[in-house]
Order: sequence, then C-alpha cells, then structure tokens
Amino acid sequence: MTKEPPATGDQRRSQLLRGVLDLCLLSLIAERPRYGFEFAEALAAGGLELVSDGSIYPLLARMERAGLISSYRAPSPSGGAPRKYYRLTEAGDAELGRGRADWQAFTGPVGRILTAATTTPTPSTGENTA
Amino acid sequence: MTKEPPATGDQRRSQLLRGVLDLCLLSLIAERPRYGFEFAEALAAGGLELVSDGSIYPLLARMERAGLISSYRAPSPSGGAPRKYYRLTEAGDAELGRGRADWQAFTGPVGRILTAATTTPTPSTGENTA
DNA sequence: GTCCATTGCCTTGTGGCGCAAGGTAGTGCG
DNA sequence: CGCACTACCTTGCGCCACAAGGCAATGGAC
Repeated sequence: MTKEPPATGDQRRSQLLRGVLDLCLLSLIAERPRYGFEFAEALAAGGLELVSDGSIYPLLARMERAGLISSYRAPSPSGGAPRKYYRLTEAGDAELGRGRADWQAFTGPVGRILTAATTTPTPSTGENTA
Repeated sequence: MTKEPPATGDQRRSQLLRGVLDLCLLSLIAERPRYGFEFAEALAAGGLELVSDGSIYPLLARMERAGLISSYRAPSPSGGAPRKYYRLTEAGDAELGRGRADWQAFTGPVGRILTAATTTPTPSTGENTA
C-alpha cells in the first residue's frame, strides 16, 4: 500500500513500443504529411492507445535531426497555434523499408518461440525430453 | 557525426527485445527447465542471434525475485561449473499467458500500421525539402 | 600433485528512450 | 482585455539491453 505499481501490462506496452514507435511514425508520415497531435490520434485509432505526446515530439525531433523527415509549418484550420507538419525524406523512406524488414525478421522468431510450448502436452509417446 | 553508431539495425533489435525478452525466457522455461547458457543458444536457434548473457542473467534474477521462476542447481554433465536451472512457478505461468496476449494485442495493430502505407508512392509533385 | 582450459554464472558502467507532468505560444471570442 | 483552446516542446525519472570483465568449479594433461 505504500506504493502502487501502475500496471504490469502498461509497462510492458511501453517497453514493446521501443524500437518500433519510430517506424510507426515513419509509416504514418509515408501516407501523408502529418503534425504532432495527429500521431497520437492515428496510433490510438490503430489500436495503440497509449502513446503520449511526450514520447512523440522528442522522437520526431530526433528523426528530423537524423535526416529521416523534414518539417514545415502551416496555420491550424481549427484556430489555434500553427501546426508543424512532417514529411518523409528519401533517407526516411529507406529507413522505413529497412525497419519493416527488421520488424518482420523479429516478430517471426519471437512469435514462434512464444507459441512453441503451447501444445507440448503430448505425453502419449511418453517421455519427455531427454 | 562525430560518432559512428555501430549498426542501426542492431540497435533497433535491442530495443525491440525489451518487453518481450522476458516472455521468451518464460516460454522457453515452460517447455522444460533450462539453465543460463541454454537460453542464448535457444534464442539463437529460434532466429534471435543476438542476446548476450549479460542481458539474460540479470533478467533471470529479476524474474526470480518477482516470483515468476524458481531455480535449483545441478552438476554439469559436460564437466565444468554446476548449472543453475530455472523452472516456472504458477505466477510465472500466469504471467506468460498474460504476456502472450499482450504480445498479440501489440503486434496486430503495429503490423497493420506498418503495412498500411505501402501503396502510396510519392506524388510526383515532388519538390524538395527546401 | 599441480596447472590450465573449459564451462558456467554474475556484476558494473553506459546509453537510449517512453512517460508523466509542466510550461510556452499563437489564435479567436465574449 | 482576458479566457479558453489548440498545439508544441522540455525536464526529471526509471527501466533495461548491452559490452566488458571477473569469479568459481570441474576434469584432464603432465
């Protein structure tokens, strides 16, 4: 009771996000130019309802610094501060391609490992292991 | 640019590992009791050829402390230091189930986002960055 | 009996990054 | 003129994979 851990599931989600969040943003930008607030919405719409803007803006800044995306400002149609849109550079497009491959190359083995033991109980042959 | 990053792909792999490596170990243990060195081999055999033992041992220690696994020692048949085998506890089994669900709930949306934009080649309007 | 190579386990220091919370700035309306 | 809303960005925090390095036990070589 002194401390309430937030939620084990949430935390795992956070860790899973790592290494793939940048790819998601890249992929989202590949569809069309987007601005900061949009990403959180798009991710939530896609089923990732967590990502806070505190994760997104620094990441966008990093990617821009890395030359993967470029930005330009445009006034907000709904009245408010001007938006900063991002679009993909060629390097970003290449990185996106590489990243997709990495993702596939990663989820395959992991999925296999995670589902491997599910159906193990087939003791008819007897013996296990060994 | 003062510094040369080792390899972009490798680094992404590292980040992806987070949040799923513990699940992999759990799943591996679920099949049969295992000892430290075995994990790296098993992961490599499954297609994840990176994971160093420097990542595995601390993680095992954490999971044992969390009550997800328990350990016992047994002499090494191949001559050498005794091995420390780990087996799943009930809590670990439950966590594994939860983790598998989390993994599925995560890869689905991400995969969808990553493959969404495939068919949107740049409008030839082109222009540059400027 | 002594030495060493092998097997296996564990610790320390480093860096990256998601996150919560908070702060700034531009815009239009009452 | 001030309030509320939109949107952007920063700070402090904690987590964790990794590289590199060290310790312990065993069995065989000589």
